[in-house]
Amino acid sequence: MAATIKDIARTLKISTSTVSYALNGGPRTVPAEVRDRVLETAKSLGYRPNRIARSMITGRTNTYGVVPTEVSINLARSPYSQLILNGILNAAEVLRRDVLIFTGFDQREGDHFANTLLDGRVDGVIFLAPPNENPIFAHLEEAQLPYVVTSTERYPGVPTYTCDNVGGVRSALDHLYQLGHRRIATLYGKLWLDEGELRLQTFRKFMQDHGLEVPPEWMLDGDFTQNTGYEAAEKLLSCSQLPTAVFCANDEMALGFLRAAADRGISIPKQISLVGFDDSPFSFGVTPSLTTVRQPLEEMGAAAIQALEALREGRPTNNRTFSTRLMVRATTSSPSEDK
Amino acid sequence: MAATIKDIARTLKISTSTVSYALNGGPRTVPAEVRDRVLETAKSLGYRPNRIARSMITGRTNTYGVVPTEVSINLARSPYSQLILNGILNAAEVLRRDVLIFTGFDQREGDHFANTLLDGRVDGVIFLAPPNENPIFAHLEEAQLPYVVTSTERYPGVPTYTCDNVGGVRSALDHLYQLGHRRIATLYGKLWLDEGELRLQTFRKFMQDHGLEVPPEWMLDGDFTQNTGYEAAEKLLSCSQLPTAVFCANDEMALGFLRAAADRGISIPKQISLVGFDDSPFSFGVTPSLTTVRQPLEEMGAAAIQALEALREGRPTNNRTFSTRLMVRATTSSPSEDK
DNA sequence: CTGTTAGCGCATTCAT
DNA sequence: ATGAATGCGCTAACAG
Repeated sequence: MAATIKDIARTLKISTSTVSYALNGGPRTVPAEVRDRVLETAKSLGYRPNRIARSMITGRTNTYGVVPTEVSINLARSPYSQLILNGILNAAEVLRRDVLIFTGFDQREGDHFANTLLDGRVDGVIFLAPPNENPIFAHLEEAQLPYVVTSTERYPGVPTYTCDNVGGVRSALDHLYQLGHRRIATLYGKLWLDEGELRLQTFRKFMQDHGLEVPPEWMLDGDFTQNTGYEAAEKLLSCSQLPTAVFCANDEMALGFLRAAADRGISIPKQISLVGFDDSPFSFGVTPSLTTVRQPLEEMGAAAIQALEALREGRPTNNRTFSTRLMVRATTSSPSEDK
Repeated sequence: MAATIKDIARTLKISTSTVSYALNGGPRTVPAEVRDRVLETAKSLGYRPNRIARSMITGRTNTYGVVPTEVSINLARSPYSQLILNGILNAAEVLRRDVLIFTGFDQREGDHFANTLLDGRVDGVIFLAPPNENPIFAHLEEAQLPYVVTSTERYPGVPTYTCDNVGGVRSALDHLYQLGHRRIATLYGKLWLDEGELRLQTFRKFMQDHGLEVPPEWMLDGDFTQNTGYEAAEKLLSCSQLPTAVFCANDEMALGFLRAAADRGISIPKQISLVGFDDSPFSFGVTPSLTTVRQPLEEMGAAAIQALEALREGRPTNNRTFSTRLMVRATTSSPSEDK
């Protein structure tokens, strides 16, 4: 049997409230002498505070929830979620909060999942790249549980932490354009993922604005994994007319592309220039080193936690769109002369 | 104000116990007609069960804790933790459990951290690669909270889920040996991490058993990051006498090594063969594709969760040491002829 | 300054 | 078959 404050109170023949105040250092003040004796017997009795019981009263758990909606079953596999989660954890650590990862978003029906989020275990929720339509939000709204998203800014009123996708894609394409590329293909991401859609739109817009034609077989769909990058590359590389550059909506797909190119003896960047997105940890180490659009994922995760903390304390929050930065490395160069 | 079972009871003018039984479908049986009315008003009142309150009584939370002890602040950055966490999440999802990640293991003093683990929020704890001496365990033992570790089998009596590190390292070195390599260097990991130590020991043993000398400057210390891999490679590559092969204790360091080699114009595997450990997702995509020792990290994570579930139900558990598999890819070949 | 007491929301025992 | 009552461990309002 674990010791409770009642046990301490009984052994010391004082009241539980005094014990509670002594243990918590307030709000009521307790004489040092009494406090010491409380702490002492707490120790000797092996007392451990029960946060569940405390939560019942305070309504606080000091825990924030994370819902990995993107590829829910593969939260920790994608560098995106990985880095953002890392930022979340680091920021939580500073605030002395813990992080509860909710599973089963895909499996459980909306209403049911809302119940899980609202069952009292967390003080706020971060949705990682939620899908386009998200009925859960209404429930959280109604229950007044703070929540934020890392996504594009499509939910008015919901604090959003995202990167400047439009600027990021443009910087990549500008870079290619200035190198002289005119025949540019793209490997975009799932359309139902906001960020993927936005990147694709921006690509389209850029090409249009610059009067560049993109044959349909140069627009390849993927799901943000190495595998689809590889497959898309194979498809693309068997086209009669090859592009001189390819923009990938993330680094994983770019990595798959690199592998496929190597397997086919296509030289990167000599024959085809390649740009990724994210600046995943491996993108520097890869050979040739990957040119990519860096988004500050760890900062974004940290900002999300800090926003929840602010909401909890009634402070205002603002959406933030983090700047991206083009990391020019070795997979891009001017197109070779042969037409 | 969120609705409670009391509210439902009051509206229906029945008792809270009936409501509770109706909502939970037992153990007491409730007439279908009553049950339907309860469910109906529950819905219309927007009732949501409070798991915190339930936990107070049942002592169960349906949540398992994870303590990322290895590089606590970088849980999600290392492919090791990343994949194992992914396995944990997937298995938890199947069991309809959620996962609480505890932060601050490094910061909080042992006793304090034990309190965090034992504050009632989790039904069991997984320690990821805990450091050599871990006083926390005694606390959990005393409080009878189930826990398991992913590490080497150094804690007698603690269910352990690890890979066959010895066999894995041997398979890598055997491979190199059979290719004809005799001058082999190693980039090992932090000595205070069990698995790193074990891999280093195995390397030493292997070299000794085969009568191979390893100059001290061929034994390089790293911390499992790309960076130290890069640095170690630079150090190694400026030695007067170069090895013909290098065994890295993980893929991250091997990736750093690859980058450094490329920067110095050292050809892999022509001049130096390279083997990693883990079979991280990027190791296939990298060029040249990395030869590495695969450990089934996702399975290991899943096994850890399943063990907790077993302990919770009083079923017995066993340690498991998962087999590794050498993934021979493109960074290894016979040493070139020039001596 | 300190003790007594009332809940938090729920599952469960006891009583009817 | 169901209602009333108890208590999980704790905080905080209330009362001296």
